[in-house]
Amino acid sequence: MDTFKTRFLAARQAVIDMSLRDLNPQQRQAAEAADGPLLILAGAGSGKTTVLIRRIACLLRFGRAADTEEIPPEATEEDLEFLERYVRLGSPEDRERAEALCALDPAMPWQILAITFTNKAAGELTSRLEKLLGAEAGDLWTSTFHSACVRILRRNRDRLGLNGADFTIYDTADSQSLIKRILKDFAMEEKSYPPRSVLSFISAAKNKMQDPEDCRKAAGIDLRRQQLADVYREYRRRMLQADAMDFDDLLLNTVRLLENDGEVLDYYRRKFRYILVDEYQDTNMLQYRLVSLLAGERKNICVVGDDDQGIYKFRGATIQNILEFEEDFPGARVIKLEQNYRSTSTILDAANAVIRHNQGRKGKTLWTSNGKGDLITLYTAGNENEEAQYVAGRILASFSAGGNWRDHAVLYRVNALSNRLEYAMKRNGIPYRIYGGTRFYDRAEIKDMLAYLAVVANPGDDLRLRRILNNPPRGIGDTTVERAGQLAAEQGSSLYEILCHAEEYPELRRGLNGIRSFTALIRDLREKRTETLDVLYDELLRRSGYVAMLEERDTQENITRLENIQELKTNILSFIRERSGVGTLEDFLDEMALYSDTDEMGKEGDCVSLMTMHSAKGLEFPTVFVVGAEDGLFPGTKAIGEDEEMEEERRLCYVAITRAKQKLYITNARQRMVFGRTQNNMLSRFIQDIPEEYLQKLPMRETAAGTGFRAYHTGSGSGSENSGSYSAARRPERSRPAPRPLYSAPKSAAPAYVPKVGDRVKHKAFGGGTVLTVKTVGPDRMLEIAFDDSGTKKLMLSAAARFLQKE
DNA sequence: AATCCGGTTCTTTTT
DNA sequence: GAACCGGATT
Repeated sequence: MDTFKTRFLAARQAVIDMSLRDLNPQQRQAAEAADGPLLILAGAGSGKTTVLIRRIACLLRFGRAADTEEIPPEATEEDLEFLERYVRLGSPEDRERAEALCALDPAMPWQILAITFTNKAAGELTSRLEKLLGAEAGDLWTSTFHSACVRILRRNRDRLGLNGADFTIYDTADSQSLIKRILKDFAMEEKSYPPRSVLSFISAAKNKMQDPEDCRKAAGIDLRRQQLADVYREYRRRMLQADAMDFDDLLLNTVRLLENDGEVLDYYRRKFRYILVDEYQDTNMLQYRLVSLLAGERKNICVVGDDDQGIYKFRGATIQNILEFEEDFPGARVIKLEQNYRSTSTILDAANAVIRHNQGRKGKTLWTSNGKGDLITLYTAGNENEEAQYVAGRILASFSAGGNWRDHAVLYRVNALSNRLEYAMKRNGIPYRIYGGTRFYDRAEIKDMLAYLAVVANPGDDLRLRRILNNPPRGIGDTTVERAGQLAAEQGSSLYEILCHAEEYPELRRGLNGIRSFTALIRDLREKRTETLDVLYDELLRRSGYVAMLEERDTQENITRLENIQELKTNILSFIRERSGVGTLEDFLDEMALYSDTDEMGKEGDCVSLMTMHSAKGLEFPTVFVVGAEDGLFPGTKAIGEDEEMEEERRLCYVAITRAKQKLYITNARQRMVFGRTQNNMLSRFIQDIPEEYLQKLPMRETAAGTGFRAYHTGSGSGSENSGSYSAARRPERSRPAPRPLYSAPKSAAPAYVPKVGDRVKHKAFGGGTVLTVKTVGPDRMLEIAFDDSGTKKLMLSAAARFLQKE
């Protein structure tokens, strides 16, 4: 081989290595691989996002260079010398030119499509890419599946056969109310056809790319399935009529568009030279089809995922996609990232021990060079109150030892468990935030405002129009609306069109005045579409009479509603700012439909996080509490006995455990009230799979029988468990626990000396110091003390009292 | 049109 | 145990 080439290859490899030197060998391999299908099996905490980012950077900087023996044909001796000098000296100012000399077919930013599942993940990817690449990052397509589809569909809206100019997105609540309408019109009982399950039937059908007709055929003589197919057909008919798409339609219609329109397919295949998909284990069939369509013959598709973390089967995700990737894309390279940078080895070993029992998995074993760390604490409480109080106590203790609130997360299987925990947090003055409650735009008044805006954008949207037609009341009664609905159905036109010609129909006479003022309102607002969005919104608030209606009575409820409406204005303003004034009404509505405010996670200051295990995916915390670890709850009753369900639950357990960086607590309760019934559950079988050597079980021994309450004093020996002062007071007066949920700090623990701000104090361990702040936290006080020699520390008074005296 | 009552339901939910 | 929905009642 000619020496020039050999030298060039060596120098180039060295340059690339220099740019990736902070990655481990597997990560580096994944970042360097360029063309062809690539599966990255990334265990929890293995630096998956980092790899994605570095891979993109690598494609942009080096193109195929890291992955081939080819050298750029135009390379000269002079270039080579430059490279070799750079390798020798590593002068940072030469870096850019050196990297450019190495590049072979570098990708352009707009040729890269990176798909994530959540807006949060997409946002994180974008911001980290911006940091690394600067302005170049702006031309990358980093988006969720759904927003990528919206983008494709909008660009090709004239090929979709719409009635109007554009389409509207229905969220799940919209879809559900449409289903309810249809059930009503079909005189079907909601009891025998729960809207939710009808919807998931339709969703499943779409996932298999089945038409209503296909479903009808597949139903055979099954009457129920025939009926479901009929509802599906009507659902689709009304969606088409209103130019509306639900979340599944966004994917489905994009797939259809690409399949049926060679020109469009060709365009995107050419455009996206490289495709990256994150969280591939959570993709469904439609998403798989979409991705393979786009990948085309080139098959430059890189998917990242962890088969052990697939927890969304119930929404149509199939881990088959990741398990069968190598068959779907023959010749695929597979790289496993098994080094974990997040957790202690104890936590990882426990997680491995749990997930090992699953059959359908690729098989990975996480390891770490982090130390063993603390044992996992398994605390068995008598009941759910005790459990919650234990968690609160541990959080207080950790906080007083200098931790932040935000370093703690409490994870549960079902939202129903959050109540007790919330009370415990409140009682102890712990700042907390519960994720996954009602979303901002799920509130009625927000939905109303958005419905107005949606109708302004698209008057053919019957569903939204019905929502606002008589809201605020305009004297348009149900019967009038029903009659108008019938007329619309007969004439195959939209409700709005009927209303616009209401005077032609005698049966609408009763509501004529109201209808006129409504259609006039919409007409006027539609004229304002050319103004900026905030002007339109102000006009809406003024003209609709909605605000006036709320201002009539200033109840607390109305006041919050007005605030929320104002808050939406803030959203609009920041939307306009983001889009530098060019955001359209349609864009805004898209964003509202596609963005949930769980995307705001973690932006809320210093708080303990309470959330379901599902929402915790992708997050990490120094200290994690997994509560309710009981058979019947986790795994839930419905899953026990079902193999596939059990595997999914076990994956969920794996996800939960691997959220913890340093300290993991697992709790269960011997007795627990669930849905108004008292249950006696056994410790979760998943937890029983964790070898004893990793666990510290509390309480270590039973306290005197018959007191009803047990404190979790651990006595001597385990110095880290000194939270007794937060535990339930021992009350010997009754032999049975009476209904008394409240815990109070034992009186005997009330310290004689309560420091005040500015006091000089002396601490046995930390020496002299000055009290900076004193804050009441539940039954206790949190002190912040600036020690003369040991820095500023936060201490809980009850814990510190015996070491502390006034100087 | 508003309010009350009573029966029902209760995994998980990135979009 | 609580929240939510639909129907009935005024």
